[in-house]
Amino acid sequence: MLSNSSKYAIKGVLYLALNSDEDHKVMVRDMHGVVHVPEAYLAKLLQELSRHGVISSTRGPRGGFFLSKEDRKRSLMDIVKVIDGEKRVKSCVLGVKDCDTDQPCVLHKLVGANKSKFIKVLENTTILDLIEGKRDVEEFFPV
Amino acid sequence: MLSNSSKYAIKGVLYLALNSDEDHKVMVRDMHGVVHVPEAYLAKLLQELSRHGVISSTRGPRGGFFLSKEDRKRSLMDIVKVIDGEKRVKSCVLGVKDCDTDQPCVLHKLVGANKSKFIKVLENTTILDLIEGKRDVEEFFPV
DNA sequence: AGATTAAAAGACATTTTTATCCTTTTTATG
DNA sequence: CATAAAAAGGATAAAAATGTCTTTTAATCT
Repeated sequence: MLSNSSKYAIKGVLYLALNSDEDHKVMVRDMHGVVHVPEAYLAKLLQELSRHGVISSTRGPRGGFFLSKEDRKRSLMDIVKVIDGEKRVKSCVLGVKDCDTDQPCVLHKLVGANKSKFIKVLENTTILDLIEGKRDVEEFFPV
Repeated sequence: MLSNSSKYAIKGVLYLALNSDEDHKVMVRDMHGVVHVPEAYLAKLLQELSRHGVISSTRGPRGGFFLSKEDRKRSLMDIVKVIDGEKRVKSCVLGVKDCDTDQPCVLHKLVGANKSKFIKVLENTTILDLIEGKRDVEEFFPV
């Protein structure tokens, strides 16, 4: 659903949101400890975000990463899109391939469509619940 | 959130739910095409599930995998537990480490607690929304 | 201008996940 | 009892994700 890289990136941006602006840039060296992400790896992720215009940065002395006013209007999805790609996040919880919100598989209705009561569904739905009233294999495996 | 392996396993079990019982066992050879999982890999996963008593199997001629009446009462979580381990599934969407349902981080309230309106939250929540009213870094990074 | 600082970029290493192959064990059946 | 069918198990391979290191480029300060 979300790669660690995306989680790292979100944490990083969150840190920047709290600790930076145009006049107070932040070096990776100073933030990686707080967000618990390996320094070089965090640097890479932030560079990628910067390259895609999701966050801002300048090089050289007094340089670093920061969020502009505009940057702060970005959604978390904007971050995730850059790191994981949209497809990965939106993909069906079960569909390894072509199932998504537009073309949902049968399980989608249960766990996918509202991809978020997911844990509860996993715990409370038995195999029996799943298949009741259904005998057609094709219904479950559209792809 | 869910590994492909778990998705594969769920699909496999689903297939068994639809196509097997004590008297009609199913060989991996006959099911892997339908569920779109590599034969040898699916075999491994089903073996693992069988070893943990989540599904049933017998060897030899006319053998194969199947679901007993009891097996059908299992939850999807039972499957996922075996393949991914409980920790992985329950882990916080953002917490790479110790954040979970019991000790939620701040983002948890937003995306984690109801880990399922997640996509919508991602799309609709801006950085600004996230930090409004908060200036304390520690609040965001408990671990 | 020159030295220094910090991100950008890209090559390389490690680990985890996914996938395959091959041998062994079990078991039904003729 | 021999044979063949099928899962079980182990070793290995490939791919993807994660992580590190080194060099290059740009900004700043003296």
